[in-house]
Amino acid sequence: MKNLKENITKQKIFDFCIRDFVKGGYARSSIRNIAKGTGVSTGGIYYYFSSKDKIAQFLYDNATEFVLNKIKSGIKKARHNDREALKSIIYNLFDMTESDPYLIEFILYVKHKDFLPSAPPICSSKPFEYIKNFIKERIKAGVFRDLDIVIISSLIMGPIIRIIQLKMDGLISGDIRIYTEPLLDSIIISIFNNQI
Amino acid sequence: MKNLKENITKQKIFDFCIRDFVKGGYARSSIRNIAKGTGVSTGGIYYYFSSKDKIAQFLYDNATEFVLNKIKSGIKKARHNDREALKSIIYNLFDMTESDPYLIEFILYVKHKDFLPSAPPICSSKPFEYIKNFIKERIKAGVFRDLDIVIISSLIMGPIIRIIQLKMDGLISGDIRIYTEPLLDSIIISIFNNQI
DNA sequence: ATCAATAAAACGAGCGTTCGTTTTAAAAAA
DNA sequence: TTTTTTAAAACGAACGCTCGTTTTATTGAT
Repeated sequence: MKNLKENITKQKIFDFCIRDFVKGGYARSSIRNIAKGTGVSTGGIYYYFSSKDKIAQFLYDNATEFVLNKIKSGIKKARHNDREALKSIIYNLFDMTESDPYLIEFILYVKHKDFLPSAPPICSSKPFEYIKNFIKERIKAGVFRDLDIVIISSLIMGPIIRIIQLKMDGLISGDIRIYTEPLLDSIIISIFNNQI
Repeated sequence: MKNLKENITKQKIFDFCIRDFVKGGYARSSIRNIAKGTGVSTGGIYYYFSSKDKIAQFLYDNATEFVLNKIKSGIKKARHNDREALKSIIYNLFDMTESDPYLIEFILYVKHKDFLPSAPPICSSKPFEYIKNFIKERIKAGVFRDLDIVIISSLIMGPIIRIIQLKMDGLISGDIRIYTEPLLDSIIISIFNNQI
């Protein structure tokens, strides 16, 4: 029964920490508070994670993996329909923001530098790298306008991230998924070679 | 001599802290390190600021004020030329990012929650509020397309902030001011009613 | 002599982490 | 089946250290 129990406790720590790190930042989060919040003792936490940094690394790895899979499968499901692929990127990010805001906030705003000083920045973490490569391909294929990759990717990801940010800061109260279509239309106007 | 000396010391603290807060975050920055970095003793720092939080508030107020003035004067100088007004917003933000990266990073990324728990989020701080109002006016005047303010403002500010973010995370090595014109052109395509 | 300014020393609280111990529960032996 | 053994899992007090802050002492200009 080893694995089951381990997973339950690890999951408890995961769930609590991702909220705690987002709420007050990594530095302000303390093992004692994590212990209190999870019902696991300080010693128990160290039984599963060798250090506080390791907890954050575990969170970071799992969170990026989860988001990457969502994005990947969305693009694959759109199979060669560029509009649908783009739509899936927007919708999935908005959807995850609504259903799992702490996960997205952790990826977007918790400074990975705090616990992974030598790793690449979060905005070039796996999901974002994947999207960037998707965009590069579409430029090569002549679907997107042949502008600097920096421009194109910022025109696409910038507004998406901005809306997520506004939602997280409480400046949007409603469900941001309703912005999927109008945002998609506007982005397409600025980046597609031939409107579809 | 009180005022002069006070200004010099306050300025020293300002210059160092804005870098220190950005580099490691507010929580990781310590009074002792600020003292060492500025050459002012811990007691000296407390002579000018009653608490660590007050330092951050001072930084926050001065930084937002500085950025607001830049944005304001840029828009005013464009006098009724909407393209130029938009260009000034983009250029000024890119320009400040290049010449004073810590200032911009402080406004964009240092969580104000850390030291101003009850204040509005930074993304609705004075400069951003000002820009938002500018956009609202342009929509009312029929210059910008009549879309939801959330969509329009995200189409404008999103890509700008995204490029700044990429620069700060080291994913763009060159001068981002060169993106001003091409970004402006692309944004205009998506938001203007009548191309100009 | 007065007082702004600096410097240094000290305080208590809270931090990440360690460690000796206890609990739990499955495996082995009777 | 009952008892003994074993090892994983969890506990929580304690350690050494750094933190923000305060106090105390000293300097230098007016």
